[in-house]
Amino acid sequence: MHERRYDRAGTCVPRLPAQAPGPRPTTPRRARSAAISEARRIPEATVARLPLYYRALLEMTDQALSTVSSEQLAELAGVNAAKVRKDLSHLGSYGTRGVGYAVAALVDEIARELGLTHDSPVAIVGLGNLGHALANYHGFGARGFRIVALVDADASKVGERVGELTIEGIDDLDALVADREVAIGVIATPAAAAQEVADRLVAAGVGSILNFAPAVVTVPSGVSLRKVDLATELQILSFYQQHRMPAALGADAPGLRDPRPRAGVT
Amino acid sequence: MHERRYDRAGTCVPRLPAQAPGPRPTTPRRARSAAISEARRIPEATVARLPLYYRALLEMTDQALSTVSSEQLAELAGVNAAKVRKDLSHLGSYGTRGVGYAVAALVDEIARELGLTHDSPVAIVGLGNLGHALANYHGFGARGFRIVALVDADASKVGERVGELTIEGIDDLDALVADREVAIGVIATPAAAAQEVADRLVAAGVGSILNFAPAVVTVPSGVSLRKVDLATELQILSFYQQHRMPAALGADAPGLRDPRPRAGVT
DNA sequence: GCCTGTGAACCTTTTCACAGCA
DNA sequence: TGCTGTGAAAAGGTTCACAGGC
Repeated sequence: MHERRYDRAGTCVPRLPAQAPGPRPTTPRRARSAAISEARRIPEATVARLPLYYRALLEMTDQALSTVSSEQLAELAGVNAAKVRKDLSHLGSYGTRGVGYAVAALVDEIARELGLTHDSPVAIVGLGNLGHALANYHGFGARGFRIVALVDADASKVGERVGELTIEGIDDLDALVADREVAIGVIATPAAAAQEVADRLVAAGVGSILNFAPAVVTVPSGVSLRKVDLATELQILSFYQQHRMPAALGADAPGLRDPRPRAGVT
Repeated sequence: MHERRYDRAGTCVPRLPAQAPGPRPTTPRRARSAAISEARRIPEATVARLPLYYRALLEMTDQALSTVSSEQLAELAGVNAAKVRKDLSHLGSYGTRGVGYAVAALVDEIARELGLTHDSPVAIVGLGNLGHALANYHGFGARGFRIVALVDADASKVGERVGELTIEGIDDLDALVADREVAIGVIATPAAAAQEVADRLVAAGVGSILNFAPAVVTVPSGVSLRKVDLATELQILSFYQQHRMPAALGADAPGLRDPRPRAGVT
């Protein structure tokens, strides 16, 4: 009764190498993998770092720097040089041996890969403290995204103005998603409402959801889902704080751009 | 000049298996790893899931359920059963074969591992939109954490009341961290200020930092750091939206507690 | 019969190390 | 000489499948 049905999809982003149905009784479960190919598949871990590189490169552009080495970019992005090279190699060759990467070309390429060359319409559902903050947060709406709708179930909030938008009722969700071609739904409701909101967003045609509610939300296979859980983050920190990590080991941070030798406190 | 110095620590949480200094020229770089042992090391990935289990188990407690199978817990937490069993096995044996796990005992054990048996004092630095939202966000301060200070560099904000606290000036940071034994610092400042705030928090003795600013921040080895970057999350979603993932593959979500067959929309 | 605990297989990600090109 | 691009090795994480206890 529970033979297949791997979850996962409900946890992050649609997972490519998921199991083909038909689990084999013993070890030899493979059989697919050949034809998936799709030549330029970019690993999930790399995708998650592209935004970091993108931000770092934009800073360089502002400073009118035209080329950058993997080492420099690594420092700005807070990763290591080997990773930068491997990651960028997945995009194709935008570097020149002995020189580095052309900043402008790389910015363009990453923007294209991330789909930032056009704005994606975003709807925020739930306008409590967090929803308000997200709606106003400059830089959340920036660069490749445009908040086009604010939705709340609370009738007393409907009509309220937030920034340039007016809060609308949840009953208008369907129409509004369709009209404004909302691509990404942000859930900032209480936990109890999160799943239902997700269902409605998906039903209305939204293809990606960012969930801030402290609840597990699941979506059908075609839909992307990511979550940001503040309490969880604190708890993870708490774990490491308590288990005062082995002390030794745990390499030092790279040092970023400023010559700060090692950051205060000795 | 850059032989060792792996960054990483600046990116997430203190990383155990980081390189021992003294990188060997060729392959045989090992030499440590033996004595690290520490018998009950819990893998990073498992630590990141403990909060999920914890939340799910608390819900079960509310419903007066006394035992839970890995399968049930998996569904509530949005992961799969094998992972649940593996994860919990790292905590020791809290399950009974043929029966399941004792909810109460498990809650206690996870709370202890995560250090939630006592409240950790939290300071929020930067009270713009996001900082305000975090300060008010119920559930952010809940369960194992207590916000004990709000700090902002803007003199015009100092003295303003937010919930039960009053915003204090950044010059008081040192004293206030020491007095109230702040363990976790939350950075909700503009990107440009993030590194300096982190430095000051560390210098004042804070051991863990949660960074919301869209900037790379680095900290010395002993300090834990996690980041939450809203723009990054959107960009990752944008990538998957654009590359309309292979469609096939990508297993369905588990279905959560309600019998919703597959979530609306078919 | 049922469900945990776990070795082993598998897959992904990271890191190393160096060939190859400007 | 300097830095990218990349095979290969290592580490980490996930999933399978089943032994073993209730």
